[in-house]
Amino acid sequence: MQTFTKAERLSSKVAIDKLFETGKSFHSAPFKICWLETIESKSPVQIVISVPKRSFKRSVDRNRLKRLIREAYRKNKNSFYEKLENKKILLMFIFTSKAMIEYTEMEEKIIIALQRLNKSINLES
RNA sequence: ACCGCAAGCCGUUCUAUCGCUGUCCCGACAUUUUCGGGAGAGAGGAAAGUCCGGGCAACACAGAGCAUCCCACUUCCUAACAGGAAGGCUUUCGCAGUAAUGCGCGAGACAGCAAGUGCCACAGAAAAAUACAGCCCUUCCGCUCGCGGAAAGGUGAUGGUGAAAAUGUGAGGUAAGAGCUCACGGAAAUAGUUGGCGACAAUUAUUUCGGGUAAACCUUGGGAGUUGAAAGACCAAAUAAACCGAAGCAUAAGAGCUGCUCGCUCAAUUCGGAGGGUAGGUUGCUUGAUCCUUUCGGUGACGAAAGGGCUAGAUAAAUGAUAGAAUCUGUUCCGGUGAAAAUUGGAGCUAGACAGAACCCGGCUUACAGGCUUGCUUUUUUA
RNA sequence: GGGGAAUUAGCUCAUUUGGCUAGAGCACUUCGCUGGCAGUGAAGGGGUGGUCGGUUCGAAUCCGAUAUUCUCCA
Repeated sequence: MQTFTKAERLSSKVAIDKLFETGKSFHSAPFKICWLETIESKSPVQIVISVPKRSFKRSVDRNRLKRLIREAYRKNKNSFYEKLENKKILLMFIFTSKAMIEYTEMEEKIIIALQRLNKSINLES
């Protein structure tokens, strides 16, 4: 199923702080990606999407980018889930580019980013 | 018809699939919960800026004075307002007129400088009255006796200056002058009469002639307690110097969601009770000064009645993606008319401006692709 | 969501209760001292005071609107 429920979102402030302090991170095209292996979670992956106010002053632009990222992730997460092998991780996307992009481009970048994430998780374990 | 300006209104629509957030219904697990299915709903005219006003809530159901801040023609509308409507007064510009004045589109933080204080650079004698020059009289001295010098006084009529110079013109009057007096004007204050709810207008009488500046201090009248949904209430595994009751309570310092003063309340310790902070959740939260239609009242803002409707409620923050169709606009290509400008037919691509609810309303301000309606101006054509 | 400040020359800052041509340091240009550079001396250019409007005879200064930036409450 290509769903995106509330359990897949990370909203605990404590968990986000922990992700920033001890998580691993790398850059991929327009994103900076932070991730951290965890134990207690209802869903295999909990994600945070962030678009900095410094890059996009209008809330319209920030909301649109977040919606595009969410949509692209929703459609392409299943192949990513299969390679996780029952691990549970916290994940954060930070959009670091300063230019707006369209959905088709966004989808390509997300696919590339998820593939790179798979590799880096497997390397760690 | 076209162009421009002003005011008002609109600011995409429909279908399908995959998702997201509430609501309602049905079913499954024994309930909370979770899962599945179905129905129906889901950003704006400014949701923005946060410039005002209210509701709501807490603080002591907040009390007095001072300070501070705000408002300022009148009446009305309104829950309230610094908003709106109608009107008065002043005034820029335009038109008409010899002029007085009238009309029209606009503008106005329009109480008071005739309460006090301050300021008014440069220039100028002087910037609100201590006389610089000039003019005039008296006294004294000199004398080439028509003049010159000195002293005391009168005088705002004369001075080129300046943004601004002491009510304008004429006559009388005087040593010279002066609203000193008079005539006709101008302005202001007070009192009365008439019209108007009122601002105010007209008019009569008396008095006065007083520069500007209050978006200078200030005076007068009116108003504001402070904080702000991250307010506040509740749930909740754990054991605070916070809370409640009693004892204590003499003074001072101290504390209190207000800048100061007063007033008020509390206040170390002991005994007993009770269960808090924080993470999280529920509530506050969307039925409301509500929206739509019709009728009535009012010049109008707006109000009243009847009928109908329920129309976002997120919280690292929902309204997105894909596909198709329609229309607006823009643009490209092909063709017709035409000298050109332009206009017209077909095909392709294209919703494309400003912009995202965060407790809720009423305004104001600012941003905005394109379209519609009304009014006015210019130009052209036709009658 | 709600408060508070700032904006002046290319840069960093002054200018005090409205009034003379808005000043200072660094930077820049020209000339002199040097064989040349550095350094130093002299002279000079550069501002419509963020933008728009109002009050006033007169506004960087007073008032209103607006734009941008910074900052506080968390």
